[in-house]
Formats: sequence, structure tokens, C-alpha cells
Amino acid sequence: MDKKTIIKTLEKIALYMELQGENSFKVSAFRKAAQVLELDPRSLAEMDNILKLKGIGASTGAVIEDLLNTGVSSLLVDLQNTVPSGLLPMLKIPGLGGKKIAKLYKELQIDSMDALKLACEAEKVQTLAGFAAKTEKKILTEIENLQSKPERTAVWQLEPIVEMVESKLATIGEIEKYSVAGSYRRVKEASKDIDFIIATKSPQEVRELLLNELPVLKVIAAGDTKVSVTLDGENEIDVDFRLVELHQYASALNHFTGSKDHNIKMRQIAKEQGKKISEYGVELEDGSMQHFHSEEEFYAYFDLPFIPPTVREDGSEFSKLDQLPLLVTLEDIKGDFHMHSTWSDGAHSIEEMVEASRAKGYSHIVITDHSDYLKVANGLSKVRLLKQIETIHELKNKYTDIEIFTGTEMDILPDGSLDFEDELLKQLDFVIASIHSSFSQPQEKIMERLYNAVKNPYVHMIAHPTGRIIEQRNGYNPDVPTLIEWAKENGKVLELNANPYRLDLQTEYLKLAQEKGVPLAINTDAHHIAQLKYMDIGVRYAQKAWLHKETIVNTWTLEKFKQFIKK
DNA sequence: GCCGTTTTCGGCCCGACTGTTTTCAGTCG
Repeated sequence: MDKKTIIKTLEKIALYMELQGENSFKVSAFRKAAQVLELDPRSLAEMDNILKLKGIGASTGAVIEDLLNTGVSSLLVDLQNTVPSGLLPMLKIPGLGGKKIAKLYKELQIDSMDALKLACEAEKVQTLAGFAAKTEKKILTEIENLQSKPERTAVWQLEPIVEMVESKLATIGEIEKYSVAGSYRRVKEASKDIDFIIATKSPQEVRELLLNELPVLKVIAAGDTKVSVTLDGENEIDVDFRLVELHQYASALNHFTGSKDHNIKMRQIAKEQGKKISEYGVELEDGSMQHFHSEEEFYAYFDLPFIPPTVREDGSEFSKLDQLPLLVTLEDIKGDFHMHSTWSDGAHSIEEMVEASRAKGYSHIVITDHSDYLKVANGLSKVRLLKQIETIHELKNKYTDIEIFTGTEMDILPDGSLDFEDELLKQLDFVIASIHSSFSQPQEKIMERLYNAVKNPYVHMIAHPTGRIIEQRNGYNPDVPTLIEWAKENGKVLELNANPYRLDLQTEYLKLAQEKGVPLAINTDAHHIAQLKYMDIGVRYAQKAWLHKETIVNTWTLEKFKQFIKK
């Protein structure tokens, strides 16, 4: 028996109970028990007294004992025998929760999505108390939507929509302040919707402007403080706007940034002090409201340091507050070591890339165009690379405030060989190796390719180590823990590729790499000067993995970086 | 279902919106 199975079982029991229309506190007691186990860093073997944990009582404890003794939970088995599994997917229909689904099952014997659809079409659902024609119609529409709309949308698909909405909000005079919130602000890889907080004195006017000037496909809700719409575009996406007064803004931003678990912890902390947190402020014992100018002020009010949105997750952040000052921030970044120019498939000349990097205040960068093998990207031949080295050496003289290093993003070929000879690599300051081909090879072969790159003395870094595209492509499935071991043994850097398509390595591996003492680089892989901005999301994604400044190569001084690449 | 040196009963994070009601339950975040 492992911890994961216990957690999964408790969560499943909660789900089935919800579908029975059980008391919601009872349901959440099982969820809480699962969370207690999840948040405990110890493995099952290390936990000698699992039944004594706070949040685990007689019933949840019995489930755990059952699992430990017999390998199955008789409670879950009973529930699965009573509650048809076809009810589970119905929870995904917006507007339907446990209570309503239980009612549909009890009174109309609806036990699946298909049965529900038929019952709605036959207008049977509207005969139930609490349901009416409008609800019935809505259920049908939502079932249709479920089939056409993906559950979550990737961060790279959300980014242009956030920019579009922000540029619109900026033009509305009645808006005093605004910010994106929700999981997008926490840099989740994918989100169900986008949240915005708006401070305004004229909520009605702003509501009308939002509804009229945004590409609204559907209005989900439009109240005085909340506007919820589906926006039209390449990807249909739900967007929530919360309209508050300026003095409520910091509290609203904090509340709607979440996460839910983070908020619950904060409310518990407040409660212990006899205070009550809501999205409008903090209510004191005498009933008066405390307001804040910023989230920093809000946390300080509870004697907490500012907790960045990126780490507001499962509540475990509250036990790691001492690490917050160590986390990497954008201000720590001194350079970007993976970018392309017109020499391969970039949109700008080397000089333009240098100028844009200077504007960012960087002290050093590396130009890393593609290598010969990648013909589709106009990869550089040996001759062209030598010429580029010469060009960069000439350009170096022009600048005293930024160091330009020569480099390459060299392909690791399908047969495992490297695209350039050592003799050529030797002449470069910084060598990146990466895989762009034959993703479907068996893991053994992929690892052989990576091993060849890692053991080469002239290679400094492996870029986008898994090759994934968020929510779209899994990559080439390397054995990352082994790669991390190899990087450690051979003194290589692994990349956190900051392009929102990639965010590769992902957080679980970034954590592991830092634990093992492997240096990590955050690079934009920019093919356009506009993409240099991805350093920001890269750094914030790194925070999600609790990466420290000193782990990140980009925070090292020019001198330290020079020392490192010399070897 | 779980918890508790104010409590072993009565809370549980809190509030908005919708749809179905005629004062509120259910859902959602």
C-alpha cells in the first residue's frame, strides 16, 4: 500500500458521497483527510502514527486501516456498488453539483450523461422541483459545450487573450486599477478561465463597457460586482471580472488570486485572531473593516512576509516562509543565454538582439543560433558558424556595457551523434545541445542521445530537456531523474526554457535538480525581440519550484559566468 | 466527518449569482 493510493481512495470516497448529495462538511472531511496526507512530506513508512494526524478521525482512519490491512476500502466498494459510475462525469456540467445529480438519479433514474441528455430532450427534467425549463435547456447547452470545449486552456493560449483584455481595460477611463488574478497570475500551466480584478467607482458603466467592447460570445453572469463571460476567438475562453472599490482592491486581488487552499489557510490564521477575511477586507472583532493598499500590507497585517502569487498553492508554502527571501526574482537576472538571430530562424539581427538585451539591463548574453542539421530553421553550417563567430567578435568592440558571447544551439542527431565536431565547439564560448527530431524513439535511445551530449566536454547546457509543449505534446519522454544525475556528474546546466509553450523542465524536475545541486538556466529561446519578455514568466515559473537565486546561472555575475564556461 | 484549555455540540472560509422561488437552495470560485 502506498500513500498515493490512500489519498486517491479518500478523494474518490468524497466524490461518491458528493454524488449521493451527502452533507458537504462530511464530504470535505474526507477531502481534508486526503490533503493532510498529501501535505505531509513523510512517506508512508516514515509515518508511524498516521491515525493520530489532525484531520483524520474515526471514519477516515478506518478507511486507511482497511486499505493497509486488505488493500481495498470496503466503504469505497460499497459506494461504487450504490452510486453508478456514470454520474461522475456529470459533475463537469456547470450548474450541476452533487445535490442536483443525486436528485436526478433518485427521481428520474438518470445514471449517465446520455440518459440526462435524453431526459432533457423529453422535457422530463423540468418536472422536478428545483428544476424548470430554463435549467433543462441550460443542461443541454452545457452538455454540447463539454464535447466541444477543452477543460483547461494552456498558458500560451491564454497569454494573448490576457494581453487583449488588458489593453482594452487600459482604455476605460472609469477603471482606476486592474490586474489579472486567478491561476494565470499564479503561473499555472493551464487554467479553466481567466480572472480580472477591477477597481472602479462606476461598476454599472464598466460592466456595460465590458459587455459591449469585448468579443463576448456568451454572458454567463452579470451582476453588480461580478461579470462572467465567454470570449470568442481562436480559443473560446471564460473570463471573470470582479468589480470592487479602490479600497477593497488589494483584498479582492488576493482573494481571487487564490489558490483556494491558500485562502483557506489565511482565513484560518485570521480566525484564530478573531478576524474574518473576505474579498472586501478584514472584518475585526468589533465589526469594523480593515482595508489595505497592497497585498504586501495585507500579509504584513497578519505578521507574514509577502507571499508571491506563484507559491500560493496547497498551503505547504506557510511552512516554507523562511525560504521566500532566497527565491529568484526578475531583478536578479543578469543575462539570457539562449536566443536566435536572422542567421538561423530568428526575426532580428544579432545587433538588434544585443540592443534589446541592453535595454533589459543585462550584463551578458549568448547568441545561440541553430546548427546545420536543422534545415527548416536555417541551421548554420560550420563555415557560417565560423563567420558568425568573427562577426560577433567584431561587434563586441562596439559595446562596453554588455558582453556578447558566441554560442550555438546544436542538434543532437537521431543516431546520437552531435552536429558539430569538438574542434569547432572548442571555439565557442557557450554550447547548448538539444533534441529537435525523432521524438518517438524508445526511451533508451533518447537517453543514449542525451548521454552523448552530457559527456561531451564542450557542451555546457541541455536545452528544453523534455521537448514538451504544454497541453499539446508530451515531448520525447526522457528519464529526467537520470538526466539530472548525469548533469550533476558532468557539471552541466539544465534549462528552464521560459517560452510559455514549453516551460521545460517542469516544476517537479526543477525541484529535484535543485536538490541534487544541478545549476539551472532560465532562458527565453527568443526568436524575436518581443520574446525576451518571457524571462518574466520563466522566473515566476521557477518560483513555483522554489528555485533559489544561487541555483540559477543567469543570476551569477559576469565574472562567475566566465569562470564557469571556461572549463 | 472532524474538532475543541472559552466548546463533546455546533460550528466548519466566505460571499455572489442564478433560477426557482415568494425567502432560499445550489453551485461556484
